[in-house]
Amino acid sequence: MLVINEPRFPSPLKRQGYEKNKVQGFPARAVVMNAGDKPECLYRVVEGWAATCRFLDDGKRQVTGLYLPGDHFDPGWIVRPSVLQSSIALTPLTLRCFTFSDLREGDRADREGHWWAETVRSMAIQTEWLVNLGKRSALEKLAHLFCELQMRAVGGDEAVFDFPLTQVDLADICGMTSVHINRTLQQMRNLRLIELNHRQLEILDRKALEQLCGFDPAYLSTV
Amino acid sequence: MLVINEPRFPSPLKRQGYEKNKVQGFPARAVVMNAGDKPECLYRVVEGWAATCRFLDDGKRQVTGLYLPGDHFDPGWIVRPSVLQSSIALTPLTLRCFTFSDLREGDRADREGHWWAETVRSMAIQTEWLVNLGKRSALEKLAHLFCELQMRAVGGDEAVFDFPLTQVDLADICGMTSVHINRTLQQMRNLRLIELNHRQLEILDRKALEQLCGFDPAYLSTV
DNA sequence: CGGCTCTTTGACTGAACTCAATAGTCGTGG
DNA sequence: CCACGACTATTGAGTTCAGTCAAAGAGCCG
Repeated sequence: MLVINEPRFPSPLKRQGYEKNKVQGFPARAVVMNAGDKPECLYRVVEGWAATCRFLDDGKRQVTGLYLPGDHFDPGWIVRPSVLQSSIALTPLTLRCFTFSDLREGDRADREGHWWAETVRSMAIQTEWLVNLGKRSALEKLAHLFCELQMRAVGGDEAVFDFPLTQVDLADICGMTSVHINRTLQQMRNLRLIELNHRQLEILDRKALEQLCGFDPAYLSTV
Repeated sequence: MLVINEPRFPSPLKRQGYEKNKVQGFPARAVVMNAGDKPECLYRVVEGWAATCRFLDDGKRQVTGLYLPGDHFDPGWIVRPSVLQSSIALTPLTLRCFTFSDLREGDRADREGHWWAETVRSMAIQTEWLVNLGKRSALEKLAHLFCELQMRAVGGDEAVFDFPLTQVDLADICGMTSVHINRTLQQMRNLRLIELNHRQLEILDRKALEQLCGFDPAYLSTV
């Protein structure tokens, strides 16, 4: 588990200021926002992976969401004085600043529909994570996460894809320690379910992986 | 943990049909909706407690959300063919059927603002649950849940309040077994933190409880 | 009173954690 | 091009928190 008490970077948003429609770049592991910041626009991931996480008093970290290209950051700050969690770049990251009105071409109803659908999707993902943390074994947790991320990253089409999460990241997503992640990954390799090396994940047996954890991709689509 | 493979009640919604603005009553432990149902309106809890839960293939249950009077059920089905999870009554329950347009008096912007604020709040609660399941010990999990529910049920004003959750329910919320819930409750009683008897929860030492789990109520308000 | 559901207890087991050390990887600068 | 430091991955030994299984009480309601 990643344990830090002080963010290792100041909030770049504070330094850079906010500029509508600007594309901003961040290095891997940069802090995009700290809990308590008040952004002035919405963010869409253009390239790279990002995460939201909560830090506990004892320095423990729980990752509460992942953002892949096309995803939008949680807009909860619109109705709050500030954001509740930190956002970090997992890879070199580019974000695009948006207001509600330029979220999408098309008329207002379209924009809202799209926005609403994405909100519903991210709630469903959180719900699945809740099930993962509450009721699944280490092996099942990783299997389910890999199934989800393959769908989200490449739509399930490609068996091999870029996978930037470290074992520490996986631990903080799955509510485990990195030592146990390591051992569980070896177990999955021995079962010929996956290969994971050099930030590349290969799904060797998608069927078996899905059965192992009872993965049903329905929650990822909003039709 | 509650383990059932077949819901003990058919979906009452199917039987009763949907009627706008109607108030519907359910007995304790009734199934309000099953995963796969397609409701035709939004639901607001008028009286009683309800929960959403996911059942796994092996019969395990994870509770993914609690609904107290004033809360609205997850409207994800609006953009999906059907709901993903079951909703159940934890107590005798009355629900009110709503369309978006009669959600609230006032103009359209007001209604949407209110709706949006509640969505954001329920996402924040889910995020806290994620932290709870991922990073906290049994004692901390229960402490945090009790802090949250006191706020939601009586706004933190009253030390004693109705608390209809059984130890099995608590187990399925916290990702534990009911045996361990029982032992953890006894530990909390010995520490003079709470009393819990006959569906009444008494918070004996709110301060200590909050410190124990690092509870910060900010996530529950949308200002 | 009988049949539920819910709670409590005991003995045992095991999955996952902790601590600690070693090895591999990668980018940077001399 | 190599050396260095920082991060990441791997391994081992020992521990513990929470789960499992099983049975007995308590509470509630018809």
